[in-house]
Amino acid sequence: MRRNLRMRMSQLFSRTLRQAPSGAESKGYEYLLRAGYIKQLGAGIFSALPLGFRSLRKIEEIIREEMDAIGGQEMLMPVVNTAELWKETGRYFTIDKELSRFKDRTGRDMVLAMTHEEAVTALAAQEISSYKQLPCMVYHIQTKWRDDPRPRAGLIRVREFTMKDSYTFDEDYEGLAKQYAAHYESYFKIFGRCGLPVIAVGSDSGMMGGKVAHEYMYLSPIGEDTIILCGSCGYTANRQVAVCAKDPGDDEQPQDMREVATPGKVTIEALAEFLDIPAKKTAKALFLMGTFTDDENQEYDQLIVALIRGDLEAEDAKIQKAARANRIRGASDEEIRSCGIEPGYGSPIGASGCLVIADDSVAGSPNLAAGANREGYHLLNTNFGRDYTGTVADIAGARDGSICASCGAPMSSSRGIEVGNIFQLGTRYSESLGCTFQDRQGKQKPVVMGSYGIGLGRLLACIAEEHHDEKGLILPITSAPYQVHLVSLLKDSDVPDLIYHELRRAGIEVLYDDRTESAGVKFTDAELMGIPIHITLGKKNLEKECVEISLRGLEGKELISLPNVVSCITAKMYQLKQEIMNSFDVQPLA
RNA sequence: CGGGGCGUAGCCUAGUGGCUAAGGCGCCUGCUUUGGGAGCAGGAGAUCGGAGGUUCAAGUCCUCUCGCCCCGACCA
Repeated sequence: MRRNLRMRMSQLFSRTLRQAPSGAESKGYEYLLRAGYIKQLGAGIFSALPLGFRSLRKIEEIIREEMDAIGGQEMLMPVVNTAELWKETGRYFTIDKELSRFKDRTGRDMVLAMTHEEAVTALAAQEISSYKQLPCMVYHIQTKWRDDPRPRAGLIRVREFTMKDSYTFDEDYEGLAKQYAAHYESYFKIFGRCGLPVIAVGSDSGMMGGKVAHEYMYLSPIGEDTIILCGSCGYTANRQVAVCAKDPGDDEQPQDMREVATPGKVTIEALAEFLDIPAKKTAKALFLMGTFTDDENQEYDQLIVALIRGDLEAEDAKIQKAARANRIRGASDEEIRSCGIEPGYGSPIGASGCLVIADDSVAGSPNLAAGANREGYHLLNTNFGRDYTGTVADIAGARDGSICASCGAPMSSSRGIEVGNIFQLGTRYSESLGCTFQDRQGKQKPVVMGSYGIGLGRLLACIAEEHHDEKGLILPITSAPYQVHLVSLLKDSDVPDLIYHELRRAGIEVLYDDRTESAGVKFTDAELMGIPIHITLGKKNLEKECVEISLRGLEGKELISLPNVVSCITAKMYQLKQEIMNSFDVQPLA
């Protein structure tokens, strides 16, 4: 990549801010704004200023190198897609307002791509016809638009963003597993080289509609996802899919069901106490409205009754998945009553017109107390299969202290930010868009696909969040906009310019503070901007034919004689890169 | 989409219904200063988010609207 190696700060387009703009909640975001890396244009819409853009390009280059290393071919697909494609895969109908639609001048339906499965699959359908062309992998780095109902947290959750997305095409699932594993490892290298510690966690495939999926999480209190971790065996998963061990149900014969008066006992705690039974002898019912798509691609709503044993908590994402709903929301009392259910005393027994999802804990536990669908009454000894039926699934939410299903140790929870994800898509898109190939036997088969994303801006935001102190950013040399920040405190001297040009000739990227500002202003700005290597030129040291070199974020300064500046800086750069390369491990693929 | 908050100069803020909208930072000019957010002097920059209304008088009160932030719903 051709990159301008130098910049005089007197010419720099952006400027630093002394005060944090209101609304900068996190330090990382505040410093990116104050240092002049980014600027907000609207809700969830940002410009990258020259400094931020350079950092993004550094990140891009790392991604390109790692994608190329596992056989990726870079390309570019359009942001605007014809709606036709999205109708064919159904996502035009199942995705709500997050997908922006518009018409072109002739009235054709168009969409702004949120991701590029449709575009790439349609392309592959034309390009791939034989098993001889497989496996293959393409990627691009492109703008996405998702009209998120609530952008927030600076660059963490935005509407317009740049994403690297790659797609793999294979003959079979074995091939997919290989490319998936290659991405799995490659992502650790990418985040590691960017200086961002991440963990890979099992995840929900959400709107992507795949099977196996992992998310790469940067653990941070400002994260919006909840991660469940087992410190003992290493199990990690997004809470949306995390599994936990559940107490087995009592081993007893089903008893006769009977109604008891339970006035005012509308919570599990109150009910269990009133009936003098443990919470695990109750079935808790949750009522949600699910939105579904019918065969004609029309949306309709249906009440979902989700049942979970009283000692456990339900996870909405699991309910949505088990119900195969496009989305779910809490149901109103009227909606609940319309299915013959009494809020507060509700159960699927006697209800009609609703979809019942029972957690396996409920299905496997006999004689649970449940609502009687009559105000003030509950039923004792309800039994799944005998008294009501429905879909059985794991809909329990793991939480802090839940027991690990693999090793039995208590698990903990942590907040995380998803900086990347990998999905085994399978044939969902290839089937709906007719992306097939002829195998060795001459048979037409759908291509088996994978999809893999990394949000660049979010990655930069996480790097800033991870690498700062009370004075500003301390960026890793691999993603800093420049490698060296040259601060001259001299006037009427041509030495600073000479050093500046010498560094440039050596291929070093230098931000040169040539302004006529006071020393304090320059030091403060340099600290804020977070470029890793600082060179300071002062009068006293210059009299000794020396300059001062320091590393941002570390105590200590070195005096280096003028002829040794370039070699010393080169060595420092090498050392900093090595430190980053040695600081990360690849977590084994479970 | 529900709840809350905020819109006054590039940034941060002040401003009982009452005279020409105030201050700090930043910016411009000149002089001085140059190893930790300098000093002095002068200066530019605001239709107080927008529209309507109440009033003798609106930055301030009312209505509508637009925008942004936060909590929730939502979300690869």
